Amino acid sequence: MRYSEDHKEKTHAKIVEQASKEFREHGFEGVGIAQLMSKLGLSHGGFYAHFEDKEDLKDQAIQHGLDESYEMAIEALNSGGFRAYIEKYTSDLHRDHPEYGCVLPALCSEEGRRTVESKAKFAERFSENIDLFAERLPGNDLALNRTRVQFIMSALSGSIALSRATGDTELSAEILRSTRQHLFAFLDGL
Amino acid sequence: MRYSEDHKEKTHAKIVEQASKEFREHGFEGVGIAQLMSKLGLSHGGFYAHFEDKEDLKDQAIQHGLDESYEMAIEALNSGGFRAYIEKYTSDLHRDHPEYGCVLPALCSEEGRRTVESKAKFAERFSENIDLFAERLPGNDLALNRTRVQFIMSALSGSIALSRATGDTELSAEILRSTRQHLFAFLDGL
DNA sequence: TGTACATCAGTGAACGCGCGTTCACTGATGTAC
DNA sequence: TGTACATCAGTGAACGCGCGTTCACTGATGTAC
Repeated sequence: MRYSEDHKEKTHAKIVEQASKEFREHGFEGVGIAQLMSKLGLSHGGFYAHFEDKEDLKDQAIQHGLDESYEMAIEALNSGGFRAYIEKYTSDLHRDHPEYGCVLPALCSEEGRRTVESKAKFAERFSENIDLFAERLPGNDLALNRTRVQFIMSALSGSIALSRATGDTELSAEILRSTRQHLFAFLDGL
Repeated sequence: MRYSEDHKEKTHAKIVEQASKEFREHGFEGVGIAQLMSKLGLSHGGFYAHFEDKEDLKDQAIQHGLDESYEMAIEALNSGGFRAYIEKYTSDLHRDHPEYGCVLPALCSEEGRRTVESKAKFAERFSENIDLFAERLPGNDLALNRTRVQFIMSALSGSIALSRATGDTELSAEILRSTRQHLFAFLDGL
């Protein structure tokens, strides 16, 4: 063989990783396949040896993004609990760098317009993240904690999406501050 | 003149209205100008007598959407206060009909990728809505109420965006229920 | 009153462009005999 | 050991398509003289 045994696998992973970042930054429609491949030093023709079509890549990029989001979340939770996670999530750094941030605020509007199958895959993986977060909230009522995590994630992802949409204005910073502050109060009340 | 005096004005308004609905349903990239104009019984060439370019239409469609969202919000607030507003916002009907719903969850991801100028226009109009909502929350501390409204809007828009992204799953309904429930508790605590 | 002209919202053919996708090909390597 | 062939990740020209945008034109009407 011309390449090492796991060469194709590694290329595949690199495409998914790069796509995941670029989709978050520019949206699904804002990333072209030729452009994406050339950024990895590859030609666009090879793309179809790795993926069925662009939709397939979107699915895999979203899954990868949810994996990443989960790992980053666990890191913050381990270091300082939900307070640290919320702090990090509502930071200016997160707002200004969608490519390294959570997939939810970056792509949720667009994900809602995809096929039933794609949305089901998204829901399945997202639901796992919710369960794992729920275990880390105080109390033993997992079902209740699931609702709490869903509420927190709605507020967090909404705040980042709105703060990005309002650009470099005072309002943008205000939205993040407000959401952080009231989520802290919510946590304190648990 | 061939047409009535306000004919052009009315046509302009009709285009903005239709675009506003279709952008919410299909996203900015999902709506073509020729397609949009033909839906109004017009040909695509005439578009540029009304708008500088597609970006101009997006700006106007967003502004129109924020006007509409405000009116619908006030209606709910007048009928049953914030509880009624939250109830309506987190309904299945809202999730399933982006075209008649709030612009925030439908377009916020995409708005974040537009020009600085467009985002500033969005922020200005959105900020007005926030002020007007803040006046209707209990208490006299308007600055505090602004933060509360921003928190509520983050959670509401986030919950709809996530519920749409998770499609027709149990999770989708759960997210709406959870957000509604915890926002009710938040209101009760004010 | 009648005619020539100006106005202007809307028409539709045409443009260049970038996109997703296809496919015959390349060329380095492993393998069969 | 040497040669012919199979493998297969990646190449790049070519495709059809839909898009945003331009522009010379239409045709019904108001207006000037």
